Amino acid sequence: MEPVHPEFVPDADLDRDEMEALQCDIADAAVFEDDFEFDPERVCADRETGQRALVETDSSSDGGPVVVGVDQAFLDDDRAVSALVALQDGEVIERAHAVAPTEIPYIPGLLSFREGGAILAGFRELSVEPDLAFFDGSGRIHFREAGLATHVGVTLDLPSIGVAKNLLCGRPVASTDGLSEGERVGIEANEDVTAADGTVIGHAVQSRQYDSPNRYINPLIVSPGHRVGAETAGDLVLACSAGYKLPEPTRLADQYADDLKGEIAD
DNA sequence: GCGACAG
DNA sequence: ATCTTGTCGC
Repeated sequence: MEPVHPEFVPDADLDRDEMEALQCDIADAAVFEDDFEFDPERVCADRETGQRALVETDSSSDGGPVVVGVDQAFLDDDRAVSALVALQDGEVIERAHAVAPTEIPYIPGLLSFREGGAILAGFRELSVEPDLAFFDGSGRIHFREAGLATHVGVTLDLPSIGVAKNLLCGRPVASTDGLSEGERVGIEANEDVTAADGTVIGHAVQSRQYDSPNRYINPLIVSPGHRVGAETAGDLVLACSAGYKLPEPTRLADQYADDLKGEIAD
């Protein structure tokens, strides 16, 4: 698929100020509430739950929503590999990838300008029309409410969700320690975020947890990218989780990215 | 100057 | 993100 908003395509040649200004425009264009056509109840992690959903909804003629997981790996020479894995009813239906140079270094808050090019190139290679995308990083949980998931989601006008392993900014409304599987804690805007103080911009989501041992798994940091509300974003991530910390689309994209890195290793 | 920060 | 063996625990 191609960008719907060419003016938002990340340009690594911009000044820092210009990048930040573009992010503000993107945040204005972003929709942080549910605004999609697919049935969220039909988004699933694996074939088993997928088949169950098919039976329960009795809508087996058409396929469920197509969810694509996106991740990147880096080559030793300033090039990034984007890996996309598309799933439908819990099964992989397509994989796509692209390689692109990383023009700038990693700068907290400007991640999309480093990895966005490779990601959009990857989407260009994807032939199926996705209903939803999971990105590795933040969406609305960002200084200017325009993290990687929001930037790419708005540019493609594709419903998207940011799935990060660490918190970039904002403040948890309660302790995020000791959460049980399936639980979540809101992340609200503070002085570091452009949103009004107290606005819930995402959640710490416990997608997986050990039963009781003295071992512990940290929660995922989930936030709306585009056309998905904070609560629904958490619901969808949990719906796509299948016994691993990362939701299936993201986990498989991670794997695919690693494979590609090894194969392309010129 | 100090602190803080996705991948 | 990336460099990497063993190791703890179910």
